[in-house]
Amino acid sequence: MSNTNDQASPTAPPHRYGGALARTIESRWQALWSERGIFRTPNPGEAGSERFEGLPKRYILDMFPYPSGVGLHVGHPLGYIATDIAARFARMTGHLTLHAMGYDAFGLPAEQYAVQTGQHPRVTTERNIENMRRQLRRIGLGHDDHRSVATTDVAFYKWTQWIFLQIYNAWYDEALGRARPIGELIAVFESGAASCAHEEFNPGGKPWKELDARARAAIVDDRRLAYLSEAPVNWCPALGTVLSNEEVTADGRSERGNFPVYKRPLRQWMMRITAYCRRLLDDLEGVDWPEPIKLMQRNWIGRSEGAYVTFPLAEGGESIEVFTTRPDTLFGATYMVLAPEHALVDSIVPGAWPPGVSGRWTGGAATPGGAVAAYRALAASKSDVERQVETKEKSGVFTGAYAINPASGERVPVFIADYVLMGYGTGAIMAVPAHDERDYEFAQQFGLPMRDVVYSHTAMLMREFTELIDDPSELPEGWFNGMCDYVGMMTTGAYGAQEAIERVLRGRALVAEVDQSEIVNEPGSIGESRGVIREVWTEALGHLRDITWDEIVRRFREADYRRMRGEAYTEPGTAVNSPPIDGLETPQAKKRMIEWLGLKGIGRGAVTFKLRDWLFSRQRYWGEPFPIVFDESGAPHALPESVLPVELPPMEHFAPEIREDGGDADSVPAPPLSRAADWTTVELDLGEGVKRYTRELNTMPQWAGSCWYYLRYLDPENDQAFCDPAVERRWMTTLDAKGNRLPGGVDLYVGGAEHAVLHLLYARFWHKVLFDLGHVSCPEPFQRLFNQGYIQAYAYKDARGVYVDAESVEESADGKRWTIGGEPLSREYGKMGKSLKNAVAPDEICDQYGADTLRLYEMYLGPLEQSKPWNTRDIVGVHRFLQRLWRCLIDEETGRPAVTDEAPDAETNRLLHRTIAGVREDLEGLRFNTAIAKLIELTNHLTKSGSTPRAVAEAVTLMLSPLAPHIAEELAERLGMSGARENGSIAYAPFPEADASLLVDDEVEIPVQLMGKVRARIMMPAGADAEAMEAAALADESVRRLLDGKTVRKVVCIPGRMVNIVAN
RNA sequence: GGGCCUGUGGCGGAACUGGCAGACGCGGCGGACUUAAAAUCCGCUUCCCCGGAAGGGGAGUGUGGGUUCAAAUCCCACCGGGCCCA
Repeated sequence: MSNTNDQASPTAPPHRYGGALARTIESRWQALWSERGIFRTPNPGEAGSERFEGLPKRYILDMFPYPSGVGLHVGHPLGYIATDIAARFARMTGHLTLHAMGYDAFGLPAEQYAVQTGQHPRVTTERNIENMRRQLRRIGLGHDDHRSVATTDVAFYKWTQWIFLQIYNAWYDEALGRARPIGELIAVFESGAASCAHEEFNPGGKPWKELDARARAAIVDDRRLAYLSEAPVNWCPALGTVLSNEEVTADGRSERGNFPVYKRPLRQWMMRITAYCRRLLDDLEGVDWPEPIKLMQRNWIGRSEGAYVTFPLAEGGESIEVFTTRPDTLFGATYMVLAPEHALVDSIVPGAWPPGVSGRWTGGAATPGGAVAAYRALAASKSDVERQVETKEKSGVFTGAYAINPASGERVPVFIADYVLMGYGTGAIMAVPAHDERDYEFAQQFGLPMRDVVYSHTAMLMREFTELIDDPSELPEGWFNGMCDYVGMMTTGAYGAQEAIERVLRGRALVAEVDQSEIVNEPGSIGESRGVIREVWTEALGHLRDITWDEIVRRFREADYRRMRGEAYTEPGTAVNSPPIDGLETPQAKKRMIEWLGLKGIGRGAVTFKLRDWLFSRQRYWGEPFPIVFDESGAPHALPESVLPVELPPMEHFAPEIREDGGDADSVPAPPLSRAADWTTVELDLGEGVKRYTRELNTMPQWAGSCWYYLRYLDPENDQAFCDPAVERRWMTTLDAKGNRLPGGVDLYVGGAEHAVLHLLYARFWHKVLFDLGHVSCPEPFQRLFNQGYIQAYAYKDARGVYVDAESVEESADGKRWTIGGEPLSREYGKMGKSLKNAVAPDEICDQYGADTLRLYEMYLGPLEQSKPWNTRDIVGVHRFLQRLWRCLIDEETGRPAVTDEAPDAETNRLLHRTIAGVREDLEGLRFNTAIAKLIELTNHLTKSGSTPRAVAEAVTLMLSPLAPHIAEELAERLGMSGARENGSIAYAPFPEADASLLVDDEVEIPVQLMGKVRARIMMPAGADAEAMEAAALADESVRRLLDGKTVRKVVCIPGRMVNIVAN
């Protein structure tokens, strides 16, 4: 371990920059910053806001962190350092800058940590936040600490509850494409402008005025953006909680503990995010996010275009509606499948099997009812994931019922099978075995019919061939070679073959006898090419070689070619065997088919989304209580704003009830709040006199707070509103370079890609609701999103496979073997963490080298967006850089400035201005690694030149200050720089500007390439044109020597860059 | 299985729009200072070959092909690593 930082060395100069001096400087400046309120950002109208008036704003945001009990490791602050640099740079380039940090402290991990440590989550959470604040402060992050909020603060979650009420008291007007207050829906019903008919509560469609209060409330409640629903949940009695889908393994057990999980319907709050599918998708266009993240969001929302088609039952009565993305394959639908849970199943099952039904279809049951019941029991025992993963063996059973394919008019059997899920589409599918892989497998297994309705180009040609040839014995080389030749020629289409072939074939001539001269445009080449092409097709169609002519003709005639091929054809192609669309390519076929469905009244085109409504209830203690109570009939009522916040009752036993025996399928989830006896009921006057109400006992999920925290940073102390509208406009109005307003509010949002889908989708949804209701001024929360990579680290295992402390590992000289106490170890590479014993805490690095070194090292590691390995050994590099820079500016013996008042020489000045231009660009583009490299180069130049002109010293100090702010402040103060003198900090000093005239050299070295290889270099005046360069290059002595005996064919000159001579 | 990203010295990485591959840092080697070491400073460091040296030659950005005067960069196929979906 190096000793760079060790000030205790007796011979080291007293004012050398090392770990100890860094620590002194850093704690001093951290204290001064908060004392002087340097990073307090005033809102419009507040004291100190005058000097920011008229400045462009910049809102720089980190993803909301969970304050973990184990503290930070060096991987966590990577993004925070980056945003801090961006924010500091923004301040120095004349922006009103907001940068704050808060804590996402509700939720499962916080609760579990409290359970483990046997303390109340309020206690552990506050302690963890305190520790994290201390760690972050030590890194020198310039957050506005007055804006630091935590979701668990009552003053914060009051407004989370308030936003819930806004969502609850809103409905989505499909016609206007936006949310509106629920009162406006009631007004619409009252006026009779829209029908208030409702499947369950007003089936007759009675007018509003004739409905009683309960029916009215029920109808309205069913339109709210937050609504109650009886939804199946993953109930794990052994853990005493409901789990999210992500927490359940593929075999239907809990990820933690491997306990059984049961599907159980539970009355819960849902958020109608599906109303926003279209806008969540469309508005991605306007934001500046990484393309992969946009793609992940698009896939998650899962838009599909297709059609609903109605299949009447053969026996009359009910009909089955399906959604398909391939309406063009309707004529190929030869059976149907319902999800086992589908509501129609019971009503369509007949009392007895139809005559002659195959034993394969009945599952061995005596009656269809028995078969269905047995199959449903089997399906219920499997999780959704299990049902989808089991691709090889398809299971299912015939319901005994038949439906009518509305296009072909054929009777098709109706099955139930678990490869169809209730949650997708309508829970029923039309099965097209020839063109869907799963349908194909199922059909093979149950001996169901197939019909080809889409052919590839090749299949089309093959079919054409079977129709053109009457007698295959006329083909001298056999039908197979003839067909390969035909397909080859037709596919190639070159040489004008097509027309000739068709003409000859129509005249019943033989393919092999086509006169070459008739089809040749390039004599001589065709015979050879044709042979090659035929070879290729002979190989491609090899699987047909042993099939008889009669067989292939029959397959095509009976639309049964796919079965012979042994797999479904799922690609787009040409529609066949489908009268209204025959010959159309798939996209046109779909479009035409949808028109045809409409015309016949059997279906309609539709766009559907995969995204489901958001389950918003958790059976947990440590979350926001809902501002909802229930009356004696069980109907929900919103609490008025005036009684907010609904505070979480203090509970000593807040942990969920654990079933030691693993629990059974019949147990029922009970939220911990049900045990807060005094709290569960409340007497209130909600307009009907004082009555007794029961509180909602579930709490909100952890996502709730992170859906809007960035709005609370704007106005954290406001107790009249979640955020003042004028303040919101000041910070969330983002303009592009031309002054046009952009959709997103936050200028830069930095965080890991693990939040690509859920957090960002939920936050966008809430923001849009608030936008629709007029509470925020922009439709998107985050204009620019940046995903930082992870810091990874090596981990070491001993022979037993146990991880050992990575810090004590010794590496061999060649770096290929590792030992601890002589014992050999194996090495692996992965995330930093406690379990791998490879975590490094930022505090350790701060102790040894200081926070500025830590900041620089984390940024110098590589591009921000990439994952990269942490290597403690490399840290000395950036530490030495700071040390060298310090020595260039400060006398190590006296601690006083060691700069000269002379103007920098031309070379130094040129380098300085090139560095300014480069660093500026790099900081703007978040390329901190290369910005640091440029500063190192400048410093190395100063070291070499032996003296530092004051102008250079001041510029380099300013450039360094976003990256390593403590040392920069200290240097500025010692140098007596103007910002430091007047404002007590250079945090707002203007960033140096490059003199453009110094960025170009008078003379440039131009490489001269010969056939693409650099062979010589010439000096050229900066503005030399191509002709001058060519002349100079050809005149160069070594070039002439190399060109001796060769003819110059071409000379390519790129002014200012290079010359390439082509010669032979 | 599908989609997205990625592959450059011993290591982290640089090369922004195709135009001098290897900036900068680590490590390594050599030197200065020192009784010595550490620290610091200076020099060298992609690989291979020829040469005592100065210098010269060749190969080279995962592999194979292609486009181009010119490819780490663009296109195709394959191999390896990562992430997401199934």
